[in-house]
Amino acid sequence: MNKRSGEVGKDETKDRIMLAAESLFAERGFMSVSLRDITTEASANVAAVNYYFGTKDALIDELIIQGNHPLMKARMQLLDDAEKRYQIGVVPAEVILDAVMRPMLTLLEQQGERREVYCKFMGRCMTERGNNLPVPVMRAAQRLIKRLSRMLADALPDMEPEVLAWRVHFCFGVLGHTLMHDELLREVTKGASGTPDFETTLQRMIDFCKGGLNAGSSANLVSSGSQGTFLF
Amino acid sequence: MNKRSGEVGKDETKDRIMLAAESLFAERGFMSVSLRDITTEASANVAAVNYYFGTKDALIDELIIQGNHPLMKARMQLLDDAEKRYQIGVVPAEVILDAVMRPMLTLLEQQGERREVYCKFMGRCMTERGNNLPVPVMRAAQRLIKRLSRMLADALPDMEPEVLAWRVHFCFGVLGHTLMHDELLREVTKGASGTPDFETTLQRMIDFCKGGLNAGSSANLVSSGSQGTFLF
DNA sequence: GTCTATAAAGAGATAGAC
DNA sequence: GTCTATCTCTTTATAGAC
Repeated sequence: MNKRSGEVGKDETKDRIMLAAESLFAERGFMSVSLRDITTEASANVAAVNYYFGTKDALIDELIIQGNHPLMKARMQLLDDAEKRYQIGVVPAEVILDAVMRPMLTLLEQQGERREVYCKFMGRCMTERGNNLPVPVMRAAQRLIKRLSRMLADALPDMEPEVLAWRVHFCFGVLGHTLMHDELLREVTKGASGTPDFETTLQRMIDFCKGGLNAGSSANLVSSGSQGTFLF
Repeated sequence: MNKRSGEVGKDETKDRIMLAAESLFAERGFMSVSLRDITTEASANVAAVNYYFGTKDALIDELIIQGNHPLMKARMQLLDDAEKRYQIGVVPAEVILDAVMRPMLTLLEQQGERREVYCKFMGRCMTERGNNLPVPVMRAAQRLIKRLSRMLADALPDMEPEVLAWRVHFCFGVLGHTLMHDELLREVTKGASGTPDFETTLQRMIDFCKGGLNAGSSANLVSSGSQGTFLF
């Protein structure tokens, strides 16, 4: 209770439960893991989850907050830094995108052997819990998006704000999908996707999103019924 | 059993179950919906699911196959068409991307009032079942990816096949995330994302992915430790 | 094909001894 | 803080009457 957050790993029951729960949720999803699965994996008693967290949902929320808070904080910090560096001019879109994406890598590097767990868990947060995030995470997301929108509107003044909002959304889609489905890619390409490390993958995501963010728009150039003939 | 697939909507128990199940799965996810939820919604008896499908998983698989088969078929058809049209030269990357994305819209338009259900259900398939797809869907995905890879390698001969594989993966990430999380976007942007129709959103996805697919690569230009100073 | 009734297993949660 | 034991509810699945 009065420990600094992030100070995990002491062999205390609560920490063991959180580590076990994070791994199992990452691997199998929130709904397919029972409290018994968790306490068994954590070598704890069934009643322990209830003692420490109250309910299963409260445990999930605590894990999501614990996983997301440092990420949001690091993103905001990088945006602060960027604004300081570009006090004279405008922060370029690429720098803004970098501030969103790169903290994922930085945090990953702090995870040691738990990198894959962290990736998948954060992916689950985005894909399976996107509509049911804990209030503080939701609020943090809103603050981030609001700030991103303002900064990107300055960087890309010719782009409609609505289009911008969707493109940012697409970037998060790339991130979430990538965090979750590396095995799917490996299976579906039968190995042609290689086994790149996280840094390489992150850089590829950034490249892709950068291209997407800056892409030309063909809005209103296409109407329905044109499929198969319209060639961009 | 001896009905043509796609011939739904006759007020038969089996069809009512499939429609109800698709809606509920789309809305709440596969693991959070019980057979009782489904049969209640479908005004059918609890035992009916077992009678018609055997198990809950068999029902899920049948729905996933039913949802994915026409999509895969339409994509392959558009790739066929494109190859015919470009017999002399090479099919441009944009046309290939279009063949992957646009069938989603075409099929959507056939869904009438069930558009949103179809969107979310297909999104769930990609995000929640990506690692556990029915064998025929997995095979179809492999065939599609293999073909895409060959065609895109011709269209973008300077791009490494591995990078290409990941960029295609990113495109599917954009699609899946968008299908699932329109409300999340609305909530997180507090309305700034507007309420575009599906066509507009699809066109925005295509624009974005087109930019991403063609983006310049900064592979090997960045090494770790450079975050915050490297500016693209 | 549709129903009731029920089996068998598993879920989350809690009371109360230690 | 940790344990056993148990409550209560829900789940999937099936047997057997109609």
